[in-house]
Amino acid sequence: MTNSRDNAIDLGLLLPFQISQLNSALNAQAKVIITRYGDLNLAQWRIVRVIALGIENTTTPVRKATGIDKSQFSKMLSTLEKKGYVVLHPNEEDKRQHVIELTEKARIAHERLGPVLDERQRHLVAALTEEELAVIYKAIKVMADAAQKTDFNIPISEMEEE
Amino acid sequence: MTNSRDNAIDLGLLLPFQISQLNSALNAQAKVIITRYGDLNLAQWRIVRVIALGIENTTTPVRKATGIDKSQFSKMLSTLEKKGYVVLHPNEEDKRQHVIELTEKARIAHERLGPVLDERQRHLVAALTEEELAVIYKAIKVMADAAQKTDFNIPISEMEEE
DNA sequence: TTGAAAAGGTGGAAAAGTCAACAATCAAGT
DNA sequence: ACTTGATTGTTGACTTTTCCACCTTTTCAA
Repeated sequence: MTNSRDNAIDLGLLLPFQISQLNSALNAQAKVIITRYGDLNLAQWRIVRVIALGIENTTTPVRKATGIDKSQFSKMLSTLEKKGYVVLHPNEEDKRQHVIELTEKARIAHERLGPVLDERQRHLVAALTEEELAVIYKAIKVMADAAQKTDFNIPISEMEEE
Repeated sequence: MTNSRDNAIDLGLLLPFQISQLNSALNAQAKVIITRYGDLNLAQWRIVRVIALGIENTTTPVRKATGIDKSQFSKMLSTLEKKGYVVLHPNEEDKRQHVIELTEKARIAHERLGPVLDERQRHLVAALTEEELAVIYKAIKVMADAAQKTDFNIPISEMEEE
């Protein structure tokens, strides 16, 4: 079938590379599913979902929760507004921010797409045990921390061979 | 309305999202390191690396091994050629493809940057055990395969129950 | 051998993401 | 109240990435 689509993953190359490959595959998958069910892109869907699940409903917390750059977040939010998925209200507690309210349209979209993506999530981890999943979550956290460091000074002795 | 999805959020079960975040962090890290050592970007470096390691040396296999989109690969390769990192030779076996040869410049770049990225790799996984790493490699493979499926049609019965 | 289908590569357009400047707002100390 | 510095969001220019339509070459089968 279509498994072993890359020799790259089988070759046991570097971990960041494999994660990048995996991320690409997951992105492509999500994109196909999401666009099949409506006119939202991935970033817009994440915004809708965070609000629909009641996690956050003001701009900055939503932005932080979705992990989207503030510039792009501003653009995505305004297109969401233009498309009629959200209504923006002034936030009395902090007049720089907005309170985001989902419209009926957004709620319907979420009701349709949410279960599909839940099913996808189950499918993704179906072959993994609870213990393995725990390891993965830990590893993600560990590596995300480790990704902050950028100064890897190689000892001179190692660099001499030129 | 409240179902297991809520716990899923609390448990941090949004795996594709976390992988995406992790990938962003790793990409940013790699970008800083690579640009500090030269004028290659991440995709170009990967091409150089696959060839330098002797894994492949013709266009399509290199492209598959690096996992780069064929359009972007074409562009990256031509800029690599312009910058003097590679020389392209016609491939007699398949005249659509090229044989890629690294120049001395590319070899020197690889000698310099390779050890630094190896050090980075060690740093990334320093907090993980061998067993955990094995789990991660397995999980990446499993999920990359699972990411190929895009038809998650929710049975009508399931939609009514929940 | 020839014609259709598949694969490789190219270039342009569109989307996504990045960056810097700016204005409004807030927080906090004076 | 007033100043200072930090946060937030918006905008426009810019770069990078992704997508798609097209052309050439190869492959395969009749």
